[in-house]
Amino acid sequence: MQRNTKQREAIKDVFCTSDRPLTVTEVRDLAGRTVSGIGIATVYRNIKALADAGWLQVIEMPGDGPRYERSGAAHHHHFLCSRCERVYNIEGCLGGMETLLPRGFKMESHDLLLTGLCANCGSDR
Amino acid sequence: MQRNTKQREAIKDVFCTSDRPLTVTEVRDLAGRTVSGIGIATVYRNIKALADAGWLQVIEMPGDGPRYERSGAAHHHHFLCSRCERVYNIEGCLGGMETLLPRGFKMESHDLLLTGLCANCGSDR
DNA sequence: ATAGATGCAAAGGGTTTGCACTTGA
DNA sequence: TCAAGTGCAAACCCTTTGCATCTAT
Repeated sequence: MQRNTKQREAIKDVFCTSDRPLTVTEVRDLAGRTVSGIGIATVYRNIKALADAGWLQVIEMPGDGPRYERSGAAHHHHFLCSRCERVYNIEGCLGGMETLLPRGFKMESHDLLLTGLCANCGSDR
Repeated sequence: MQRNTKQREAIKDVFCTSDRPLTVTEVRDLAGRTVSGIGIATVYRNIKALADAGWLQVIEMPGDGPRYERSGAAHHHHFLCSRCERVYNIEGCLGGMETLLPRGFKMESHDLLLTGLCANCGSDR
């Protein structure tokens, strides 16, 4: 990651502009508006490089490909809309998860995913 | 699913015997002890059929393939051991998730995944 | 000038599907 | 008997990799 190419700039810009985690395909489509013909391999390579560099954070999704978002946000969880498949960030967190642990188990981290309808999809039903 | 083949029996037996959710590969290996040479396609097809029939429940894992377990258990969550990669069931649940929802969002379900070291992996460190 | 970055196409890895053979009822 | 079920191999989909070309420095 030593050079500033227009492809990399476009990809970073996509993340800076987005308010929610994005899939590889979403990144490709959005970056493609700026740099038409951007290769999918380039998107994968840059996302990987940005994640390795700590610029991006990976959000592994159950039963779906990972999403990526800019690092640095406070601890938060995610909401998956069952209709539009978009993932939204959710502020805040619940405590007391450790009380659920069986004896002898040690918790390192936790992930909470809420599923349902987002404001957009819920309103036009 | 009209016939009882030895392959299907072996696969169902694996789930009845296990106390934790299993991956496709785990099922294949375990069922293979009874029916050696069982085809991976057969395992996939039976798991899919059993899940469609409601006999199995699918547990989508973030960043990893799905696990499967017998249906009928009470609402529970899962614990992924970061060392042995096994998934364990966790009793109980926390309430109050709805309070985290942004305005206009409707929650249909929630998933909680705890990660850490299981009793086995934590003790021999 | 020259090594990093890109785009294409081929290679991987895991899952699904087509098809001929096997087998349960 | 004979269609459901199986095993194999090919097809698929998504992601990664090899390589020639392009380009930021």
